[in-house]
Parts: sequence; structure tokens; C-alpha cells
Amino acid sequence: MADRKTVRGAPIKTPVGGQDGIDFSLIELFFFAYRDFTSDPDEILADYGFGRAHHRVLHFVNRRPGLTVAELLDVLKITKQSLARVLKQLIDTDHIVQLPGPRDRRQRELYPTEKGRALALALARPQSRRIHTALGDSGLGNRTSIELFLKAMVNPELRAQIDILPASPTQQRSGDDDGEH
Amino acid sequence: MADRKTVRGAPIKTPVGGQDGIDFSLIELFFFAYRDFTSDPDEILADYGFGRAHHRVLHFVNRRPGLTVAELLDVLKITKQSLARVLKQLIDTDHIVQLPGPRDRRQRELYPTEKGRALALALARPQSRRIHTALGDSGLGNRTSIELFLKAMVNPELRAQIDILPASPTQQRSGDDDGEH
DNA sequence: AAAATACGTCAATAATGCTGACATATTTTT
DNA sequence: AAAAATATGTCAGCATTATTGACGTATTTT
Repeated sequence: MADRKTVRGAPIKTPVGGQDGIDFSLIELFFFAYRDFTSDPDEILADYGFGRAHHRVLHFVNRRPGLTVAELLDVLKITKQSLARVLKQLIDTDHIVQLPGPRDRRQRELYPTEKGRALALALARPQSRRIHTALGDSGLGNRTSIELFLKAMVNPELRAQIDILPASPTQQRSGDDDGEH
Repeated sequence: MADRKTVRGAPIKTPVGGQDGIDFSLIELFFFAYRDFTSDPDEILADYGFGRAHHRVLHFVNRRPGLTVAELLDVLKITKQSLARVLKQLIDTDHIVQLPGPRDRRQRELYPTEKGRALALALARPQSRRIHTALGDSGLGNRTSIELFLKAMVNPELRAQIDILPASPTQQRSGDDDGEH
């Protein structure tokens, strides 16, 4: 027997780096960045007894008022049972209202209330600030490059869906007017 | 009556955009990008009966072989109870081994095995490819801008932690001896 | 010897996802 | 008009990943 159990358990002591042509550095930066990116709204949501799932629903209902349940499921890529709980809570707490579809009355069009709009804005504010501060700090300046990059990160099939969404605040800010830095 | 219940449930039909100075577009692009970014390894992990939590542990153990349980908890920002299960599975399946700390024998230094190293590389490969394809497609070219941006997205307190990690693939670092030997 | 530390583990709970099954209202097809 | 398909809601059960609290054990520090 050259080996009993194929050299079971031999510890490797060298760190992985770029030797293998794999960019571990950016991979983990993306992980850290996303984690902190979501931490701001998470804190606010906790005050309402809501979670990240509520945020996503609230976000897309505010982005595309009047979307149907089926459309929302398609965007979020979750099942209707998963959506049911969070949507019900958002409706019960008067953040979202349902209206029967005008053409097809089986459908439920989802709209934010003023309360829902306000919460969506409150949740998005720190995220937007974080992004734009990071753009400034990193010297990327305007949002164009990042928009292209992030869009390129998305699976091609999904990009169409994204393009449906309302226009970007393209460059209504030339010099980052929120004077945060 | 000006309002019975503060205009309860009045549906808002206008989409949120940049009017409020908030960049909803980039916020949701970040969401979509991260979702697809994690979907590649998720598929591979499913074959092993593993989840995203296993991936993260495997990643950091490969990045910093010999880190202790406490250090891993600190990086991941989870509790030891959360870690326990996934770590146990990774050890039982011979992806990770534990060695008693040389100075302090209470500590467990975590190392990847060859198997664990191979899996970490397999998981990272599609992610690295996605990132670099996106960099090319978006015209950002080299990874420098994105690295700066993502690092700027991370909470300042955490950036120190990140800098400990091994070098990036493009330029091997000059100084920064991995003095741990 | 006592206290603190590093780690493991048991138990209970929560948030978010899943599948399957079935009900109800409405629209489309036959 | 009857049957089939569709959009949604809901019940029931389950998995994963996280949480907190409590306790045990080995080891180091005081």
C-alpha cells in the first residue's frame, strides 16, 4: 500500500494567492463589501422587525409600482410561499397596498404607500451614500464604470430585466453635491 | 377631515428614481451582481451537500492557513455555534484539518488539506472568471480601480483585517513578508 | 489554587428559503 | 356553458444558516 487513505489530512500551509491565476483578493473584497453594504439597512429594518427579504420586496415595489406578484417573484427568484410571509407583513403594516389588475382582475398590482416609500428611501439612503463615497474615495468618480461593471457581473439573461427598470440618476450630480467627504 | 388615518393605504404610482438623490439603480445592480456572483459556487457546493457557509470557511482557511477558530470567527463575524456545524462537516469530509496551536495548545490552527485546497480553487475559479470578464467588458481593464472601490465600500474598521491577507495576483507584493513562516 | 481563555457542544429559537398540496377567483379555451 | 388554465393565497412540513444561553474540558495565566 503506497498510501492507506490517500495521504489523508496532510495540512497545506501555504496561502492561496494569485499563483493559480485566481483572484481571491477581489473575491473576498466583494464578500466584505456586500456584507457591509447590507448592514446599514439591516440595522434600520431590525427596528421594524423586518429582515433583508422585506427590504428587497419594498425596494422593487417602489422601483416598479404596480408590478404583479408574479413579476416580483420573477425578479427576486424566490417562490410565492417565500414571498407570502414578508409581503403579508408589509401589507399588514401599511407599507404596501394591493390593487386588482385593471385588465386581469386575478392579478394583484403592488404599490407602496407613503409609509412604504418613506421606508424604502430611508433604507436606500445609507447604501447610496456608501456607494458614492466609495466612488469618490477610489477615484472612479462618476458612476458609469461601476454601473457597467456590475451589469457585466450579472448573468446575461437577467440584464434585460434590469433594463426595464426606471432610469438611473445618471449624472444629476456632477461633483457629488452631498458633500459627504 | 384632513386625514382619518393619515391617508392610509393610498397607493403611490410613481417609481422612485434619482429624484431623491438616491442611486437605486446601483443599489439593485449590486444586489443582482452579488446574487449571480455567488450562484456559480453554490451549484458546485450543492454536489457536496455544502452551502455558502462552507464556502466562506473554506475560502479563509485557504487564504490564511493556520488561522485559529477565534480568528475565523472574527473574520466571518458569526458565532462559534454557527461555525461549529459547517467546520465539523469540513473536517469530517477531510477538507480541513486542525492542529493544536504551537504556542498555545488550547488553540486549533485550521489548515486546508489537498482536497480542501482543490475545492476552494474549484469554487473560486468561476467567480474569478466572472469578475475578470466583467472588468474587460466594462472597460475597467485592470483590477486596481475595482479593488479600491470595493475596499472603500468596506467599513473602515475592517479594512485593516483585509490588508493582512495575501497578495493579489497582478502585482506580487514587494515588502510584506509573510513572516508567519 | 483560582481565574481566565479557547474551544466544543447541547438546546432552543429566528429568518429565510424550499416543496407539495389544495382552495378561490378569474380568464381563456373548447 | 362547461372545462381548463392561470394568478394568487394558504396550510403544512422541512432545510440552511444564523442567533443566544449554558455548560464542560483542556490549557494558560494570575
